[in-house]
Amino acid sequence: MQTRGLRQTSQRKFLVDEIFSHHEHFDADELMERLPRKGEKNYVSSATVYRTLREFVDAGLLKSFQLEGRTVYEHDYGYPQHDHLYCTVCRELFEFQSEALTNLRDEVAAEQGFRISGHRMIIHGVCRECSKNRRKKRKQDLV
Amino acid sequence: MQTRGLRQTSQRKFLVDEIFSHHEHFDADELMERLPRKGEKNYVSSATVYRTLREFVDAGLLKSFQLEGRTVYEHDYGYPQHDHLYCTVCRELFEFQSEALTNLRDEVAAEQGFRISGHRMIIHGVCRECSKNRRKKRKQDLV
DNA sequence: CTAGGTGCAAAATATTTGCACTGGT
DNA sequence: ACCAGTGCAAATATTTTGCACCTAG
Repeated sequence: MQTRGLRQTSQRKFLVDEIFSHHEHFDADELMERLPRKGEKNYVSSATVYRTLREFVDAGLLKSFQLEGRTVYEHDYGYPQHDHLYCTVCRELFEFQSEALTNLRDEVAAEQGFRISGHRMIIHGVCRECSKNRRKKRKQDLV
Repeated sequence: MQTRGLRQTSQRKFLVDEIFSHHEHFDADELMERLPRKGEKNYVSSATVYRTLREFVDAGLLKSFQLEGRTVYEHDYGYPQHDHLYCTVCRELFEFQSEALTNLRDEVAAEQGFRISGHRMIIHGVCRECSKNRRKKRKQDLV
């Protein structure tokens, strides 16, 4: 898999396991909260977490994008192209697939003579649940 | 215009003039480079620049989004909805309009019961010019 | 007059980096 | 043994905030 010049260290093995045992979107901070603390077994420093996330993106295991200042990661390896709906109330990301969107993108790019490397589409709004229940708390505020 | 509870200070007048005399995308840093330095006439502190940009977004004069870590601003007031192509070589943003994209967005959102507040679509790639001329330098690198 | 606005400096956030040490191969 | 990888702490980069002073209305 990463016979790409990369060494198979215990930290990387642990991080791969941790990252691919869940399928949600996450940022560096959320990931580190799930990991062992300093002094505990399998502790990984934040520098290594950041370095590793970046490597995984380069290696095609993860994709990343910016959302409200943070860098958000999601699985990429063996996972189909998709885009996102972002609920500004519960701050959850929902996925959708649309071939029409990709076609439209290709058309636009062709018109402008653009050589596409990718795209990022995020629809902002309020999800069904949060529309129903205005009292629903934000993820963050629950903590 | 901003009889919205906001005071008409000299700083704000100056910033409005400066911001709306150009039509390019910009970030806080690029804007401040164009402004008078400390000690000069019309100097505006960076705290005020950040505060003002945020107000202008709230007031509907500007729109903002994240790109490569920075917050990028563009004119919004009286300017039509559009999306962007981003050239990863010269780092320039190009605009395009597509009603089809908006329709597609509305369909997707309707399916998922989403109440839309907006969207952001950015196509990444290499623009025509940069494809032609690989030696073309990045904006940044020229400085 | 007085609440909102500004400048300054310090703080907060998120991420990167230099460096000495460690561990994979 | 050698060099990539790691932890630590310090550095960066960007944006926000506390506070004393200023000023538009």
